[in-house]
Amino acid sequence: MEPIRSQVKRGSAEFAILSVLADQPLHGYEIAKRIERQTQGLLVFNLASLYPLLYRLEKRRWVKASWDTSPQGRRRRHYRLTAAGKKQLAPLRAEWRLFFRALNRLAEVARA
Amino acid sequence: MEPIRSQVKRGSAEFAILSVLADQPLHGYEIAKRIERQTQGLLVFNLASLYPLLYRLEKRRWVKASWDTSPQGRRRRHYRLTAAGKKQLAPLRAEWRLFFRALNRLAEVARA
DNA sequence: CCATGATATATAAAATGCCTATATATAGGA
DNA sequence: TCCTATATATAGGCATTTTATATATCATGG
Repeated sequence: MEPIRSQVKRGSAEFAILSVLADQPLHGYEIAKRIERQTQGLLVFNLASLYPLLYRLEKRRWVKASWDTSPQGRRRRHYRLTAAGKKQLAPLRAEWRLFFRALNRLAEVARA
Repeated sequence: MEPIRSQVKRGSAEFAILSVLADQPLHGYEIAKRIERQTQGLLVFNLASLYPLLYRLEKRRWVKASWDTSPQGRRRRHYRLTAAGKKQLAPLRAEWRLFFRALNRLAEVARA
């Protein structure tokens, strides 16, 4: 299964990150891998794309990061959703849902 | 109903144009209005965004344009899908469908 | 023991996609 | 006469994501 092209998935990275963080706190590298695995390789975001995005979310106080150390002694940043971040998720989901609905009205994407 | 933010709809303009042109040939201004009406105001693309996009599609030979004159005597460009453009539509729909499916695996967008 | 791939974070430069602003021009309604 | 709708067009700019590059440790296989 080939990954969705960036032209199509553009705009979804932030939503994808917040969504996987809603299930559980993760460190940066794991966020990327989890998005990829959970979508069976359909959604693949470059790690170099995700780090700046994580800093942006942190600046907005939607996620909170803290350094920890892996069992192998590697330093890594642990990200978790803040209360403010959780509040963003529902309206974001709603907007994506409306977007899908709108495209379906143009093209019958869902059941084509 | 507020329009979908460009952050979210980003990447969908080309698909939206090809989709409405699949139903019938239209001129540029009508393409924009039709997308807006058909999605009940959810998808709104600026006209200034659409014209360069139409030229790009024309260059790729996915659409073919010809000048005509409105009943009011106004000059306008009439766009229609070429055979090549029609061929693009099915795989594009498939890709959008997969994209939706992928996001649903992360966030239950469809039935949240 | 050394190469390779996985884990882990980070920044710079570039490409892409859409928006805002601006310009031009005609028609119709208030 | 002014505003809105119709109709096309270009320039400048911002936001999002990619590619390229850098650094460093751990595990596996040859």
